[in-house]
Amino acid sequence: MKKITLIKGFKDILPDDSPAWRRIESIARDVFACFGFREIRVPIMEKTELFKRSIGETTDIVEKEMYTFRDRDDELLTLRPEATASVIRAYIEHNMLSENPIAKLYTIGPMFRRERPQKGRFRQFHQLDAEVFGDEQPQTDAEVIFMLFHFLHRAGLTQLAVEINSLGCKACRPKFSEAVVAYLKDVQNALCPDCQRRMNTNPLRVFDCKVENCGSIIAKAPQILAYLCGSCQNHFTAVKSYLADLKVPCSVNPMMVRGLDYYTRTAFEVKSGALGAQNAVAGGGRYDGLVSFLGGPEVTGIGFAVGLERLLASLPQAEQAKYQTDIFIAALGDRAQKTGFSLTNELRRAGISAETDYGNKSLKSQMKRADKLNSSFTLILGDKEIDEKQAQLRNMKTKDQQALSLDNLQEKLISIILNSNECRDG
RNA sequence: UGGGGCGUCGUCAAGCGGUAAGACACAGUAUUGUGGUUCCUGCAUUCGGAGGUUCGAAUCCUCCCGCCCCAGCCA
Repeated sequence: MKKITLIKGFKDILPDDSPAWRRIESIARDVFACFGFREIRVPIMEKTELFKRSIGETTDIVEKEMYTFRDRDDELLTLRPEATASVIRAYIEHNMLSENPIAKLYTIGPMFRRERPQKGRFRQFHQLDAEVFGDEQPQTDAEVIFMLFHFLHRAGLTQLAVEINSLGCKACRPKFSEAVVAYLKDVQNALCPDCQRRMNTNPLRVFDCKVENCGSIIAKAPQILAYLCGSCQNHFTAVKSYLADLKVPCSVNPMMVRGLDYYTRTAFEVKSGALGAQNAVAGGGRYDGLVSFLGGPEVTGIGFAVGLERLLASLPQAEQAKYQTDIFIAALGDRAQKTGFSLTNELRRAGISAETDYGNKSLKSQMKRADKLNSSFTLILGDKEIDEKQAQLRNMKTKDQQALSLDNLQEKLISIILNSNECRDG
């Protein structure tokens, strides 16, 4: 029989790894709550149109990375490649503006992009996503970046590099685009084929090209910061100054344009020194026209996404959680098995972690299993003990063994176990 | 989509044309009832798959599949 395996680029998170994930998620919930963010859970699938409109038709994500398929009623659906679009859709759909002029939302979950996998890049990956709607003040930009920085720091990330840039607004960006196109026209033939195409479809994307020659051409291209309109300039200056107040170490990268079309004004990225090729741990920015562009009210927005796989990969290896079991019931013989079965499950109902073996194996093999499960106690319960109305309770650490009469056995066990837990905790 | 590397037990592996080492893990056993150390025993008719060369292939050739890494792009 042929084995059925994982889909390429998808990963199982195994029991040894899940504690590290839970830890990150819990830190995030903690930190975000302090900043007034509330959790929203949105579907992992949306109508394809939503992503096309928000992310941009000519971005790499939409052009070649989406998992899109036709539903049985012919509707085109897409597995979300990022979360912002869905969150905005929900924000609009549930009229959240009417509840509160400012909405701060976060969500955690899987994203899907059909790229060729490599280190730190998967087809299903997880993001932690935060968005603020309805606040256009530069303090908000700084606050969001500060929160991100603080979260990553608390998660244990060192060697953080925060880069920021301003991408202008709908008033000044077009002029910049024109200037870039004009500049590129003269050197067109030296560009790689991709960039020649981008020049016409989405000129700013040329800034992301890593082809050596394009890089040196881009280095001499006009820079967005020189084209910012007055209000964008003031905004950017204010953001930088608030970030300095909050002591967020960051540098301006005038070449950073980001891969999603919807960004305006502030854009930022956090890179980790511990990662290698795919080193962006988090990225985000402001998207002031997007909500109304998707049919919602005129509210501004800003947000970021953290790549959890990359975050975890740049953390030192976490200690693996061992099995912890309060008591193992070693039952020998048919009658003892029957009692052991109920006893084990009753103990569990009482909040005790209990294990047993239904296979009626030898005492030795059951003791081995108890040891492997790291159990504090083992109750030896054979047909002999049933006849004598006394079970043996063995403390696995001290090897002390005491006889317990079967009357009120469950209550006695519970009190002994709780007692020993107290000693251990204290 | 292009480039590179790799596929031998659950895991890590040796073997490189003569008929699958070893270690860990797992299971069992040591006067049918006492663990973590120890002893012994078991554990790949088969080497990612399909063809081909050969008396003989995990080892050579061809094609296919899969995984990993790199580039583009991004989390």
